[in-house]
Amino acid sequence: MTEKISEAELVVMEALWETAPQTANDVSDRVAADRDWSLQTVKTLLSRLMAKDIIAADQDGRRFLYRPMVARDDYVAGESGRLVNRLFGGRVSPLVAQLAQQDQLTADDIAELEAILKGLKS
Amino acid sequence: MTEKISEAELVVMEALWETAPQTANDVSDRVAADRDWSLQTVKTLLSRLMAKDIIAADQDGRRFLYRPMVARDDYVAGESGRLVNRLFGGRVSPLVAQLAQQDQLTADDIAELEAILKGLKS
DNA sequence: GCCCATTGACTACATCCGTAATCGATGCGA
DNA sequence: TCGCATCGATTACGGATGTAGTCAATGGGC
Repeated sequence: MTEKISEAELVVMEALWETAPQTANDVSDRVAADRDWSLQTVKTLLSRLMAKDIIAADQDGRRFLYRPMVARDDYVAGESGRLVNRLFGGRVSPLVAQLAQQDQLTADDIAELEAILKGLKS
Repeated sequence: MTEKISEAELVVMEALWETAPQTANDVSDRVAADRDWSLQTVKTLLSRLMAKDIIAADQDGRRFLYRPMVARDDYVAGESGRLVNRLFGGRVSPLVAQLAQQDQLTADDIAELEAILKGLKS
């Protein structure tokens, strides 16, 4: 069971999931679009992610190339499942109902959901 | 914009959402099913929730009766929306696709989802 | 009227999190 | 070869969180 990824760490993970491997500087540059962090901050987050075995690093000369050890899909699956369990008693439909009520469902979403359901019934 | 509810605080909130108002003792008893907390711990959590204006208390003799100020639906809506935004770029269908892939969709869910979609298309 | 049980308030303290400065090693340019 | 820029590692520090002990007030039983 993978360790918890904090909010700030997740921003770093997104950068690494987008492209890997990357140096600390690469990550810092990429993250700069979202957050106004110093390079040091990004390095600390990378260290913590390493300590949690969520990413790994390969030496390249005197720097490191960082890469995720956890697939984004796996993480997303875990978080989604956790939410559904925590707040909806494990049932998915109340979640969708909830989102529908918030008008979070686009026309595209609706079409895709229908396709998903059709696929499941076969 | 409501303040953040921590994991432990959420357990207390669930108890209060289930029945309200309740005394600290009531909440503690109810929470005992899930967590092995001392009464003091529950009281601290109640205090913090009060400080965040997430619950309120009415005096009843020398004790307080606590009640939620935030509806469960509102909280759940916020969390669901946040998840969808953070992990799925605001799109709902990839979330459902994800859950479907994890076999988290029961037959009932599928039927209910179809009903929801049907309702939306009208 | 007095003591005790109960209650909320205050305090405590370790850990995690966000954010960063500083340190020590090291390779590159002059 | 020597200083500087660069890199990761270590340390820092305030705020949030999880968990709980202790204190002061107070109301009820005797």
